Formats: sequence, C-alpha cells, structure tokens
Amino acid sequence: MSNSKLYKGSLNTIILKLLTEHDKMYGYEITQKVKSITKGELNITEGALYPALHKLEAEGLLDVEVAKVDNRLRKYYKLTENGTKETINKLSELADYIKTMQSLVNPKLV
Amino acid sequence: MSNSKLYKGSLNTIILKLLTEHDKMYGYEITQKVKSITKGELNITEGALYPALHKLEAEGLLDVEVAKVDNRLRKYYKLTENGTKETINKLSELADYIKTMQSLVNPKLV
DNA sequence: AAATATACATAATTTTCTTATGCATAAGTA
DNA sequence: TACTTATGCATAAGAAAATTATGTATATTT
Repeated sequence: MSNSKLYKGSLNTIILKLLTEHDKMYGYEITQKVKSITKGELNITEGALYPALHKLEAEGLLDVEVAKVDNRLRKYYKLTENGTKETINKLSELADYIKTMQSLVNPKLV
Repeated sequence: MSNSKLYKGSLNTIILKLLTEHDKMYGYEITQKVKSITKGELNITEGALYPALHKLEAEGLLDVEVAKVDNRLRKYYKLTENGTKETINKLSELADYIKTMQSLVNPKLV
C-alpha cells in the first residue's frame, strides 16, 4: 500500500469515496484509479482490496453485480443507500482526523 | 483511542512529536496531554501506549529514565539522536499522507 | 469507606494489512 | 512461437497495531 503505516484504516474511506464519484467500479479499476490519482504514491494491494470489498458488501454498504467483458469476469460494486450514508460519516471522520493530527503536530497554527 | 479507525498507525508519530516539544515525558503524562490538546477527541489507551513506548525504546528512538515521585513510579522517556531524525521522517510521512488523502477525497481542490 | 486519579504492565483477541500463492484470459513483445 | 505483462478475481499465512480485559500499587477526593 505504502511504506507509511498511516494508511492503515483508510482503505474503506478511499473505496467508498471513489464510489460516490463513479457510480460503479470493479476491483481492478479501483487499484488503477487510486494509483493514477495519487501518482503512484498509493498502491492498493489485492490482498487488502478484495477482502475489504467483500466486507463492505456483507455489511450492506455495497451492492455487487457481475459482468463479463472481453471474456473476463468483472465484479461491479456500487453504493447502497446505507453505503452513501456511511461514506458521509467516513469523510467526516477523515476531516476530524486530519484536524486533530494537525493540532497535535502543529500546535502553533491551531 | 477513538471511534475512528484512521488513528491506527498514528500513535508513534504522536508520541515522537510530543517529545520534540517537551524534552521528557512519562506515559501517563502523554495520555493526559493528548487528551487535553485534542479536547477529548483522542484517548490513548494504556494497552496501546506502553507497548509502543517499549518498542520505540527497543528500536533506539527513545531513552528511558526511572524516577520516583510522591512514592509512585514514573518512567521518563526522551528522544535519542536517532529518535529526533525519525520524528522528522514521521512528520514528513504524515504531511504526505494528508496530501494524498485530500487528493483522493477532494479531487476538485487538487 | 469508597471511588477516582495516578502510574505502570501484560495477555488474549480483533482488525487490517502484507506477502505469497493460485487460477484464468488478453495483449504485447522478443 | 514463446514469453512477459496486463487484466481480473480469490484466499491463506503471517505480521503489526490496536482493543479489551485484567493485574498491581499508591494518592487523593468524596
């Protein structure tokens, strides 16, 4: 994912946020999108991504739809209603996290 | 620590940064300092803190000095030379992490 | 007297990730 | 043609970092 351990716990937020912008995405597409947006800084590994997608689906935050393109399998994921709500929470948590960390590491600016 | 999972992986950064500002601190003091700076948002649990301090010491990033105050034990930790260097790295990683996450969740602003 | 605060510690478990492996098809290259 | 890379999914073993629970002990407040 990255040499930095800070990304631990951020994967769900990333997945959910991408899905608010792209309506439906499949796993491999997510890895490529993240890689390009972050200019290679962040590479989501398959061993992290697929279990995360399965968990989000099991929690009712994502719906899945299987498709066959060029004779290859794709699993398209999209946000459920609850998924959309949870995304708002996650983004709010991220904003809070960043604010809190900045108050800790840059106390003079806060 | 917090209901948000995003703090996973941030504890070392927090400890090291606090020690650049306070010269020496003991464990309980760190938990109280974090609580007050973050206005209660972040509560470092002992089960996370003490093993983390031991690990940082084992890695040579912290030195420890035992004291007895009011008949109670205190273990004061301070940064070693390597600890100071590593703190700079950690803070740089945090800045990068925040930048990357903002590019993911707020692509229009980047 | 009892509860809370101060101060350390560790063990069992859970969560989340890395690393390794596996299967399969398509496309590009030597 | 053979080999590598890209596309696309999946899971298992292990590591890392936390939570939760528990333990010990002294000081202070109610």
